[in-house]
Amino acid sequence: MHDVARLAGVSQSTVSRVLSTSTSQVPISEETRQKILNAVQELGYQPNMTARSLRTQRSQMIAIMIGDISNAFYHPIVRAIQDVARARDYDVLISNSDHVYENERRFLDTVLRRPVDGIVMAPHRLSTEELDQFILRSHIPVIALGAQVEHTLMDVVGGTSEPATYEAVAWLIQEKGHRRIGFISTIDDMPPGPARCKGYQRAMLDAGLSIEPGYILKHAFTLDGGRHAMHEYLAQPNPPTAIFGANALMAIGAISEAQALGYRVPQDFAIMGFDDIPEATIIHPHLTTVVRNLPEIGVQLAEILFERIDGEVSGPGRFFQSKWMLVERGSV
Amino acid sequence: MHDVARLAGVSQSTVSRVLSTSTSQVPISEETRQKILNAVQELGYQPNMTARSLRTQRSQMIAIMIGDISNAFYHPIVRAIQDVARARDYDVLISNSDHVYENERRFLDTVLRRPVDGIVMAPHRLSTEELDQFILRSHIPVIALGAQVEHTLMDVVGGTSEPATYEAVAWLIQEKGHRRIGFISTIDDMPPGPARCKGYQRAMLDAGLSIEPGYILKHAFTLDGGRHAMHEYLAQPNPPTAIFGANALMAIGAISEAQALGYRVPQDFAIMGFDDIPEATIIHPHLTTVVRNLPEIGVQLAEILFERIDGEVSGPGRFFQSKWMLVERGSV
DNA sequence: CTGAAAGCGCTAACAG
DNA sequence: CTGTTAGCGCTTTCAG
Repeated sequence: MHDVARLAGVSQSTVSRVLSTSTSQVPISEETRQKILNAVQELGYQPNMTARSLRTQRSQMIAIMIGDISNAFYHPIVRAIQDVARARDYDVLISNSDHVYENERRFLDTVLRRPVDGIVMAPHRLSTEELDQFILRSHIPVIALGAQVEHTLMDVVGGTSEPATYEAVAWLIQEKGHRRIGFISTIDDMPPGPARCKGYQRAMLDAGLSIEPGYILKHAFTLDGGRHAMHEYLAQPNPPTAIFGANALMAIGAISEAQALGYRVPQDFAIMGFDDIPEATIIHPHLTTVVRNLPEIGVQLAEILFERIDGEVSGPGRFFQSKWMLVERGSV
Repeated sequence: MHDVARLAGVSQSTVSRVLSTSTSQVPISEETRQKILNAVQELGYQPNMTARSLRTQRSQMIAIMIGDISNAFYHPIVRAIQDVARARDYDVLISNSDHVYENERRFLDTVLRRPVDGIVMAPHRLSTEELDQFILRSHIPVIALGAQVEHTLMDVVGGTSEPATYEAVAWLIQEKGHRRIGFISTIDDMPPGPARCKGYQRAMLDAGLSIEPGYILKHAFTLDGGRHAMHEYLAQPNPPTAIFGANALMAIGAISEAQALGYRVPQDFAIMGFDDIPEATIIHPHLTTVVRNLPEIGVQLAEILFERIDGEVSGPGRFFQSKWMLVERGSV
């Protein structure tokens, strides 16, 4: 910056004024501005964000913590957030928790040491208390994806799990005539398993159907989790005729496993999932599933976060209910 | 840090000595060290990485630029890099180029402004000159994935495209008896399309087979790219009997489209791809493909990068040839 | 073994 | 409208 100043024949602080976006309150003569811009051009100068961050206490960086980079559910969301961030000259730090507690905690420590201006996260293992304590301490705006989080201090986008699963299972019962319905949930009662399971249970209860032992299985939130679950159902003497997987990956894994063992979907097993990912329309039959507009959710997350980053909004956490719809394809 | 110093009854610089990992040359009394560690614990102090970076000119951060977050090819690689980085207390900045030139250039600008200690990238649009110029200017170690890059100043891991495609196409000819073979390449001659296409052409030439007009199609590196390509083949009066997709996503898209239009794979069309992703074993028939050990490649990329970051290696770029194997599944 | 002090590259008062 | 100056929170000489 000194070099630029020397070349332009001005002081270093004048260069800073021209280059730092914020300070538009101080007027600069058009001539000086041009001299400086030319010097910047000639030297190919790029401001040092580290120094700028230290001084301004803002990093021009947001952090995203997702549960599983292999889960295509996150991709449109991450992409949308990146796009919004990019348009505002923000960089994005991405972290992958793999649904492991230590990784989630570590993420919090990381953003405490390397202050970011805002955080989007899909917490699975962290408790509401831990999250609240973090926010109290760091004062970094946080927005969470998923109704699993109580919204005391952070904004939340979600709330589809219980009602959408209820609607889906009720549809399986009323429109498709199923009475023996299984539900593949998550290990360790990790979100969003329990919320979706509640929707399933309520739908079964409202229809007067019993949930037999072995109907609810708990597995990893992955393709293989779904495969293992299907394997377990097939070992049962009287397995369900329909299965709802708490996410799309598990549902697809279940279809894949059923077919590998010679069963037909949907004739032998009707299988339904939650969320729409590319794999849902790669497998045959295509997956009947709960569809949310994922890119839209991503944009929403980013924009709500930036409201707080920009100081337009403060105060207690807000809740944003996402929309959904049931899309019938071949798997039911 | 001042607060910690006050609580421990020492000077701020002593606290720094205890906390900063590097300075082990200066001895500290065990008593003082304990006092400081206790104070850190009590206050829950976390060092400010921004300030540390400004002072040390190191960021404890590496950046990754991938071509497409939706392409599962990158997931095991990114995950492996993150794991290696995490083990060394490095954070990871991820950027998604979507194979767009502006995004790749912008990535370079970003890491120039926010100096990272090292870069892993899968360049598609940047020229060797641009990359070299960047390295000359920034002195940041860069490692690239893919043989598409001439390795003058940066390390490269790759080199499978031409030989692996040659082997695959030769196998299609000799073992599977195909004579009319199509190749789906990338738009704008974007890597790794051309390198793989060369392997295809060489195999056809060596077998004395002619490449008819319309055999080589150019499409986006995505599922939809593959679908469109298949659509085009089907409009031809005399389409190929076997098709090699330059990546797995395109090959799977081609299978999906063929089936949607009532054709059978592999009876009507034998389809083969490059790289193994989860979707390859979701679709029926499963994709016959060139398999590389992706997590291993990720670890390799990270470790080679850290060799330079740690100063163990310097000098001209090195080249690391990856291994591969052909895995026959149902699609051929 | 520990403290004082300089300075990383920038921004933002404060003067003029 | 522009220059001078004081830090942001650390690390690292230089003294002692």
